[in-house]
Amino acid sequence: MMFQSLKNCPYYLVSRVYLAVTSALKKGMASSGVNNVKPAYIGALFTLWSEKSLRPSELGRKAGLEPSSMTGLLDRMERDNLVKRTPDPQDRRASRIELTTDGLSAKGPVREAVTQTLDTLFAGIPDTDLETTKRVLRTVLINCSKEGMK
Amino acid sequence: MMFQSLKNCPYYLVSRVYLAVTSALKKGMASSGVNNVKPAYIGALFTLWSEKSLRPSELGRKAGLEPSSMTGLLDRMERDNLVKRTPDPQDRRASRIELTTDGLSAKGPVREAVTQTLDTLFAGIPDTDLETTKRVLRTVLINCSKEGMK
DNA sequence: ACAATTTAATTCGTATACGTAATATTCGAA
DNA sequence: TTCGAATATTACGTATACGAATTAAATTGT
Repeated sequence: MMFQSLKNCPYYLVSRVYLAVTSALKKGMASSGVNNVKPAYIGALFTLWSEKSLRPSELGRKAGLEPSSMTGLLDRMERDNLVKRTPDPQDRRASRIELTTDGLSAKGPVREAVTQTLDTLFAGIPDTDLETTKRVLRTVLINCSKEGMK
Repeated sequence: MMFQSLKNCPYYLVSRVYLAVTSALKKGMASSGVNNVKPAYIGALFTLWSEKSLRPSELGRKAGLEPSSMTGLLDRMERDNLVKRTPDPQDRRASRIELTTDGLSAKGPVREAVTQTLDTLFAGIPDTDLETTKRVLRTVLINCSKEGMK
């Protein structure tokens, strides 16, 4: 893979898009009055809105984070009154993550703010191009998870 | 923008790809014997290999980082013997960033390792799809930089 | 039953990036 | 020329994520 300028390097582009979209989501949430949800919570929240009561490691697997990353994330989400840890009665090593009332009621506003922000940022991009992009990114993820790359 | 699963959310995909490729680059460099270059240095190094002696803020603009992010990055790159800060004789507020001997000689091995890693991770993706993806990502960056989004 | 292994979660140290505020210097207008 | 605005960089606090090591509990092989 050859590229002359950084703007032509897919890694550079992905990095910048990640940071820029994260920043836009933060502002989008704030201007929708959602003040206790940070961009990093989105994956965990979306997962918990469809599946109640997961373990930290399961939640991490679904949201794409390592177990050791979940500890701090869940600490912050608990501090922000979105989830609570409950001891798992079946397994005293484990805990269950459950939405609080605030975490549940955030569903509407957060989906709204995320949808609106992404609609704005992806405006003017043909559907087929967006589908191609998502397919490419999924392929890269699969390649990353192959032996020797993990 | 609607999506049922996280795997269909472009922000989720971009986040995961960024983290997974970063991790792969770290390993790719290590296995090429490049031990003092971290993935976050790549943008700055590529820039300095084509333009000598930039100010921290200029380097940040070209590499896509805020000035306040440059301080720590340059601290680490100096610690790792890749660059050095020189006081700017024209402006005592400013400094010039220059490659060290190590920073210069890293060019070959780093370009090699990055190229090889990205080739592996983007294997099997048609050129036209990759071009579409890069175009989409550039469009998103432009949308992010518009008024109200910054 | 129980020692060895595996598993769940956390702790710790580090890297990465940002925004806001502080500091130092330069520049421009009066 | 001197004072106030603009600029370059850094300092500081916070968020985010990882890997390696640790702790505690469950599981497995014998």
